[in-house]
Amino acid sequence: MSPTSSNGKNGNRRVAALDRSKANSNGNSLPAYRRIQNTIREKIEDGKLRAGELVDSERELARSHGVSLMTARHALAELQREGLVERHRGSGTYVAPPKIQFNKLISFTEQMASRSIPGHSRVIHFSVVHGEPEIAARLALPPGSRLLMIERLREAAGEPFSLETCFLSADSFAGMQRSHLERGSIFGLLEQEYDTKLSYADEDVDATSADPKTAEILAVPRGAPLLRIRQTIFSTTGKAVLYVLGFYRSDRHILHIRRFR
Amino acid sequence: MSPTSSNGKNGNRRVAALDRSKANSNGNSLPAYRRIQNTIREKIEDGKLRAGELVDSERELARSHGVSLMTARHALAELQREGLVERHRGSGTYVAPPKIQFNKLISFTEQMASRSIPGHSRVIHFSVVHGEPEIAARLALPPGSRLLMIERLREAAGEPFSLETCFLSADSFAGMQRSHLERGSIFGLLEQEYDTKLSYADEDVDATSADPKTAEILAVPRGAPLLRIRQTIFSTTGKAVLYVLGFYRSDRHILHIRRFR
DNA sequence: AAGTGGTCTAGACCACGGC
DNA sequence: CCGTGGTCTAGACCACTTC
Repeated sequence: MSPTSSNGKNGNRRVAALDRSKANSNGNSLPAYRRIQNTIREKIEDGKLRAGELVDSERELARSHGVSLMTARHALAELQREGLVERHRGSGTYVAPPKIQFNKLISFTEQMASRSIPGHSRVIHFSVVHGEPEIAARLALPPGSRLLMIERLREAAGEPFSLETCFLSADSFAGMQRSHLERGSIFGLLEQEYDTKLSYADEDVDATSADPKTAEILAVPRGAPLLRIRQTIFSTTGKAVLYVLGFYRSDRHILHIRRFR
Repeated sequence: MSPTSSNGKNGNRRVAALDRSKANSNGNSLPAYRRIQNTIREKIEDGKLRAGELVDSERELARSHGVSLMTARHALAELQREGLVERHRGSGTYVAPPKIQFNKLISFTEQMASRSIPGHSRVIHFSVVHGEPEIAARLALPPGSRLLMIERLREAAGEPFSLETCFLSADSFAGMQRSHLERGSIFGLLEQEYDTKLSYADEDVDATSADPKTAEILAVPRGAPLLRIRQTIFSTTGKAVLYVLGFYRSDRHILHIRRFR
């Protein structure tokens, strides 16, 4: 892989050679600035570049990748906006310290893994329901739609932690089996098996008291305060795909949010 | 204002004239791409450009502002990242629909104003305290620091709504009077009188039960579920300036969050 | 003084959208 | 077809930090 070869859909190097135009039409290769970003991202992921260390300068990247300064600059500027690097005029470009991800939509499984806590979830109910017009409405479905209803008890470190009931269109996600959920997250299932990428969630949070049934399941006294979170999760195409009603033991769960001005 | 005059600290037009270098050293004028952004922003704010309408193209802006394509492009690309415009290849640049601001750090006053609800807050306690090492620690102050403690009851539409106690360094914000707070928000006070711009807040949210005193103040039964929010608010310089402990009636308040994947 | 990022030029070709 | 945004060049000067 020589740095000056394999240009993709770019129209570069045609000034010098006065139009080679459609030569190099590999069709699907990445823009140069993306390739530069990828080499830097890989170095960071592989640990070859650690937080605080100096990244190649614009001029260095331009030379090593055989591109112009503006192109190298574009690559670095975008990485900066992503928060992967910090740039200081007169000084250089540095790998940014690993960021705590605030307000990220992550699954229970991912959450537990990121904290190295042994997490587990048990499916305690799995069925198809209909006649839930309010929930159907939240998923932008007709009132009588058939809905998959999945109730799961989350446990962390062996203790009951939360009770989550989620609803999704039974027609859109036909073939989903209880066994699929026993191991692995719904997030993974949707993304891998149903090609549905999740994008964002709107959450309504309030406080409530544990009713007898919920209290028993979560092993708290009746009337104990619980955090209630109602989540509507949207796919990258903007469709509401999942509605989740969750109750969280307030002695085991704190919701952390970062807000910006 | 001719479009080709008044260039600031840019080093442009020196190729053509072979170095006029430090001419045009007005010293403090904005970069060209910022000026272009400002003209567009103003048009949108003034209603001359409405959501969905076509913004001048890169080429048009380059001509009218007497800059190169790359510069005009830079201006538009940044406005796109800010979410102010949408760009569609082959079609053009359009004013983006007004966005709902999610997860924004806003004051009670701003919140109520944005919903056109008559809001009111009453200061029910105002004093200087010390010997609150935990709170001092959250503000990154020494354990024995003197702290301003302000307790306020928020009312909306005539009903008790929330009880907020906030703490800030008594030394850094000397001279703050109870009367300053009776009308207007702490946010405004800090930004206008103390030149402290707020930037972000970390919040911890959980559920709790109303203790007798709080229950009475908020006019709810003892033991009623309340949303408890502990907020540490940071200035643009990264300093923790405000710690707020709030209790919210769960029948009058829902916390809305949008999380992204 | 040397090196870095920030701004800018005056062009170019490409892929795409709409008529 | 023509106009749009997306990518890119091969330089330039500036302001800034620093072994």
